[in-house]
Amino acid sequence: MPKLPNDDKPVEMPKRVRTITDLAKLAGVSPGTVSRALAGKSLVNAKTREKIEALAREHDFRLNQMASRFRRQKTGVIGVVIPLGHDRRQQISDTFFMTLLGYLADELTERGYDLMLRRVIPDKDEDWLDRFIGSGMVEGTIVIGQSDQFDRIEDVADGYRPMVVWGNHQEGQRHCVVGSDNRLGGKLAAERLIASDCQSIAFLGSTDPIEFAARFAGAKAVADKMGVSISVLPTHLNPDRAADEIAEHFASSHSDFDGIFAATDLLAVACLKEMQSRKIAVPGKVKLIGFDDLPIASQTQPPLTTVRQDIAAGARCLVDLLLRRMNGESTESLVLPPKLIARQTA
Amino acid sequence: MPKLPNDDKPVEMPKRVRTITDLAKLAGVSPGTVSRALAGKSLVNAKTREKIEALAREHDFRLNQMASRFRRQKTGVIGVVIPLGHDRRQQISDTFFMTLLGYLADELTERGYDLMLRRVIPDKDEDWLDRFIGSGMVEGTIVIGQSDQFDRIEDVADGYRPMVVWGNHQEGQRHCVVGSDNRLGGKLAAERLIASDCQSIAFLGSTDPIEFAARFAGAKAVADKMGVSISVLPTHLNPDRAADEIAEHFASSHSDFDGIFAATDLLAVACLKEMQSRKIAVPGKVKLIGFDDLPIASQTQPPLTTVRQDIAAGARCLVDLLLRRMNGESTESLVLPPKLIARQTA
DNA sequence: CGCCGAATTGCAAACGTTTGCATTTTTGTG
DNA sequence: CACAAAAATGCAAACGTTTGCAATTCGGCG
Repeated sequence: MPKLPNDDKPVEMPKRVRTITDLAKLAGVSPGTVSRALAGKSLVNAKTREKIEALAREHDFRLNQMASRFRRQKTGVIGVVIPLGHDRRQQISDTFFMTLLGYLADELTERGYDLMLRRVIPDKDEDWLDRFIGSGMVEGTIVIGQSDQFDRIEDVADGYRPMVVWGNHQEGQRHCVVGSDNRLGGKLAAERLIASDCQSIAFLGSTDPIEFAARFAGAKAVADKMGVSISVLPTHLNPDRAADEIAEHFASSHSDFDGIFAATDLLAVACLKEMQSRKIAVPGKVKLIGFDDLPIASQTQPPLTTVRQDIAAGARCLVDLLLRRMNGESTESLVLPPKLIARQTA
Repeated sequence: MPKLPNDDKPVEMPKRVRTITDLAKLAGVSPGTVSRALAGKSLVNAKTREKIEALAREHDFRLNQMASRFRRQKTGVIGVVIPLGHDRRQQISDTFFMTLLGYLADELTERGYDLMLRRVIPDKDEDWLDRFIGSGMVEGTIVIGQSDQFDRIEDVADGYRPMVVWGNHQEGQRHCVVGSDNRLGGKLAAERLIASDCQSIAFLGSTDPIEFAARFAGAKAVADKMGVSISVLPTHLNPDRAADEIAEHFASSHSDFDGIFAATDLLAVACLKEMQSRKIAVPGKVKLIGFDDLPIASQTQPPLTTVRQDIAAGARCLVDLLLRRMNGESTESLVLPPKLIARQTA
């Protein structure tokens, strides 16, 4: 009977059950027991558990996660940082990163982690990575894209294990990275162009970002070996600027290439458009290959031949490796093989 | 002198200064003072503060955010949820949502909040919204897209103030929403098509999602008034499936329209492609208008006429309203006017 | 020199949960 | 029925920070 509310009080004023202690009083047990019951530990009597769970449902009680996480010293949060270097500020490759982010969200949710997202502008904030890591809010960190921060990341990697980076793999680097084999991707593209009888290849895009540099290097290696000339048509990464720059490249006289390897699909699409408006037949006169295999790639006319990165697989690997590192394992970097998707532009 | 380390210990073993108390010992003050100094409160002596700050830097000490947030009962985290209903599972409109997400991240970071992202599949988890809100981890919640969860959101809205939703505004709804005036967008599109002499309009896409229904309704209102016929060409939202369905629509005999209003740019692009491969002149024979003004829209050939949603502005409004609600204000929903971007397909 | 107010600092109690250990209850067995 | 082992529960100490209040120090002024 002590379970009944005081009858001498005129109205029973339920007082939202907020803490585990409130609930414990209702159930007539100790807070510890409630905690154990709710956590699904085995050492609590089945009946007690049911009673507690029922009460919890009834008053829709919810654990104070902050208290819980604080006490257990586990946040259950994985941080995802996107550094915005270069002129990636208004980013062409965002589509790719954002898609990756989506998959990461799914993958992490699946495993019971929350995802904390932060975009940072490194040159405005030297300390971006340490600050994020040291915030004490995340148990592990995924960095999407090395941007121009390779060294910064290397610095941190020694002292901070639970971090995995999406990006390019460098011989002998110290941070754990997963990414496509950009060099191989470049190779595939060049081989395809050459197999389609191209004699002179142009690489379209910046070679500043490390991934793109690798794509170019891969293509160049093949071209050199096969005695095919290769040049760079530099552009910015911002799609609008790039469109103008592409137009300029075509306007200038040296347009003596018959094959184009674009650093990303977005550049390829812009390039395709320019060529079409100049009545340059694709693939008749000039062949074109992109990179990424974004959804748009299959939607151009003619559909774009491109080098596919398997984004979903990438996300899965990132999370896998990160969780293993969080368990103290030390892991090797992982480079995923890209794949040529032959459509109609090359 | 008690500040010096014990000299009788053979080597001084620095013992990473982890807590505010460690730091307090070093500085020879109490933990409370350190806390105040680091928090930048005015009531601590300038010299003391400097000393503490110097020590903090030296040992690169960082506040345990979890403890801090727990104690202050403030997480500093805004939750962003993306419900994945319908066949939005492998999402066509993701590009739009993800872009919005990017801007949200910027906007929130700017104001000192972190962003916690979660994608949920409502039919697998009835309780998704309550669970997220009740987790005690977020101070406010932004829902991106109502999906088919309008009612669920309404239910929650009464009891939970700090929530803002991106989506469509319904007469008399109870949750605070910001979104484009989809009806107006549809109106603009239809007006444009009719001004271009279209006699028969087709709406391409599903009318299930509430936003799309509004787009259609807006278009239909104009069409009806002007005595122009309008029909629906239903498709799924998954781009690959949609492509096939579009092809089927064209293959079937009833292709008697001369203007198409696509529910999203992505559908428009797929449609454009189909028409081109069927040698249907755009805009010569059929006019085409999209919705969103994603970057691709300007990159098609011919470039796509479309209805622009100002995503950056949307993000800013979402955050603004949310912060005001978190301060106890009650706010009206906000509908933003979309804008017709006239390019070459209509 | 003493006293008052302002400026600093210290003290200790929270915040709500988890968990090792001790204690109680239950169960099983001889 | 007694007793030991196992199961279930209670107790209380953490986790690291913030903050109201009290105590101390410091200047300034009469």
